[in-house]
Amino acid sequence: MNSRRSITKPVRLDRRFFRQDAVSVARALLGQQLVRMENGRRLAGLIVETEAYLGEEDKAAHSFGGRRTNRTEPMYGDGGTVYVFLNYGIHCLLNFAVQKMDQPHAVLIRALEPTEGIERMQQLRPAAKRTNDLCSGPGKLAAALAIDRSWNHEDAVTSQRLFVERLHAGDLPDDKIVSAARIGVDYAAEWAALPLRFYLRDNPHVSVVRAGDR
DNA sequence: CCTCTGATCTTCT
DNA sequence: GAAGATCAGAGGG
Repeated sequence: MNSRRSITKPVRLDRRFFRQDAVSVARALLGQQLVRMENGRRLAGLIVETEAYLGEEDKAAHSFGGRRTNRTEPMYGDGGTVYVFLNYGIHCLLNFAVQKMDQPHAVLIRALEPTEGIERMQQLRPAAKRTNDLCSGPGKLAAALAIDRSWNHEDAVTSQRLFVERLHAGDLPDDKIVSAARIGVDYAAEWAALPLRFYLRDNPHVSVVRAGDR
């Protein structure tokens, strides 16, 4: 009957995808489309920058040392669980828990290239003067998509309001992905230097590009 | 383009 | 009482 399902209706990323390790998910999310439904309208953007947070061992992760509190509980959810936290008392940051239940690994979404609902995003982010500034940072994209802490525990695998559409299978070619140190985690000593941040090379929506990034 | 700084509040010491 | 997975505006080059 409808043999063109993959064309008319993009496939969303499923449980199997989000149960992979954080580095695999962080890399494979690049170039996929994050969709937020707001009153029946699509707000969407291509994911162009991510960071991996590696569970209880990772000094830069909120779950470090097995800290399982009301705040970090969503990190312990099954792969695909949404984790939003308030940073610097001002900004909300969007993550997806990865791996299985009780394994608090996560991927932070750090930047989007806006694709749909751009006018509405500009309304939500009056400070952004150009489209390139709309979602070029984790706090910015959460504001542009109207995502706050009330989104905690949303399941991106089943949610009708927040999910990721698969625009391509597998990772993009290696030469299109830059691996770099994570941003703002210098306090975490040796973990700060590891290349756990990934972004699309030469994409103008990426939050920060530092000399030496490969 | 870059560097510096204030804002604002939850969490943990 | 301090620090933090950040942002925007001001000022200088």
